[in-house]
Amino acid sequence: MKVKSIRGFHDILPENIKRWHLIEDAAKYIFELYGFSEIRIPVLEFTDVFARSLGTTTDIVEKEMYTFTDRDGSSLTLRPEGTAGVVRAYIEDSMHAKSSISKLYYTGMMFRHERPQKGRFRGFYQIGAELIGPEEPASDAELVAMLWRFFEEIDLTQFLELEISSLGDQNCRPQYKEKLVGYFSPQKNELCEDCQRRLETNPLRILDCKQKRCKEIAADAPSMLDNLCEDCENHFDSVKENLDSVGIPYKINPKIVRGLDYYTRTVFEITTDQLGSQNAVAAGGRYDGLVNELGGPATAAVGFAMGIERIILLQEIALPEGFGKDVNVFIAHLGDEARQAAFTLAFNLRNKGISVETDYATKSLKSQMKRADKLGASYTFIIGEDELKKAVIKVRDMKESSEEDIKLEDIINSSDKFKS
RNA sequence: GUGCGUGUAGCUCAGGUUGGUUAGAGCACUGGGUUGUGGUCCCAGGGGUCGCCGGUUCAAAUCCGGUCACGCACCCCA
Repeated sequence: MKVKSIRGFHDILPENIKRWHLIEDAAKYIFELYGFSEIRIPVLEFTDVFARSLGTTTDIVEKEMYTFTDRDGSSLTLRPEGTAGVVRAYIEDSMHAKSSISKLYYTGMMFRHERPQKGRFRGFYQIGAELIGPEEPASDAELVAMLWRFFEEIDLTQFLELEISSLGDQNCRPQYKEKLVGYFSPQKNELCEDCQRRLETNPLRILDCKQKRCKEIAADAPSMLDNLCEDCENHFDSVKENLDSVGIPYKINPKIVRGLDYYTRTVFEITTDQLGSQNAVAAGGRYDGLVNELGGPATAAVGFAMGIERIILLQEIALPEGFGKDVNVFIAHLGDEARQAAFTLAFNLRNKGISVETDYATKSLKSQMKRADKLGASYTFIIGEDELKKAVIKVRDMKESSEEDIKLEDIINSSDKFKS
């Protein structure tokens, strides 16, 4: 019986790992420039943490969580997203008492029991950032600017669009919801089945429906942006001004609806038209009520998460040829004595920071050269009987196809020149 | 969870509709041509339970049923 991975889970193979490193390194670099520190939190939490955070009627909580009962009877869940756990840690570790502003980022695997599709997996990686404490619009703008800068850094903005909106707060959203229900109710029978249900559970979602008729009806629906209270409107205006001042290109899309209940005020999405129906590459927003909801002090916060697999797919479009291995030196050897010499030389060169590969067995020079070529070695060192006798190494520049004999001691002493 | 499509070598795919001896190609891999020289070329070699289970048949990669996996769309989202 052959073993296999679980549906919707996948391996990230060495031939692809450079793309991952590129993205992870860029995120770390940019986020730390903006003052964020990494936090590592458990993959597993009490189910309650997610149920209370995301909202009990959301799809994720209703049907997508990997939930099971622990030996002591408590219900545990594999995290479907990162924010809830970070906020739990923020509260549990009393971070509010250590500083009025916490800037945290995380990366790791998330789990959702969905039907796999292109760019959609059951086990997938996210990188996210949370800015907890400030409620001022400059914090929203800084976070969005950072996110866009990240995508500039990895050179993918050509495929992307940044959209922002505001969902209002406890003061204006309930009124707006009623207004929406009032607008849709007379036309209820023309809405699709899902939207008729949404009218009861979450009328905002109707705005995001892809059905033709629903779209037509929704086109004339009242907009949240026209119904913001004064505070929310000022907040949103200020976010936009801040983004304008640093030239971040955004579009206003009043129909943005987030799938999680905890969002308030500013919401944003970075989307692409390159990935079929999985068009969201990153998304986030403000969630001023969540910390308090989970039992912490009333604390404002903004955050986002991005799907690494989706970014990888874009990266593959942008740079299909990928990245080669960068071996500096390959050492080819002929004969037992030479193999021994190659082993010690490889050890010594690696100690000097040179990446070295060599064959373990004694093979023909030709096959060793082939391997050197395949590994993309910049130089190949050849050690045979002649070289051993003269205490030299034959150094072949693979690009130039030129060779010269260099004394063994000179190679060690000036090893830096082989680093390219 | 629903619908449609696809599963043949490590990868990309022929063959299948008209069932019939040893299931093919390209790329990749290994070795050789060049007894100490890569990237081009030539030659040779290794590698396959034809996704899995069952049915029809003298005979199934091929037809039928089921199942699993993947893909696309719905849904949802990162």
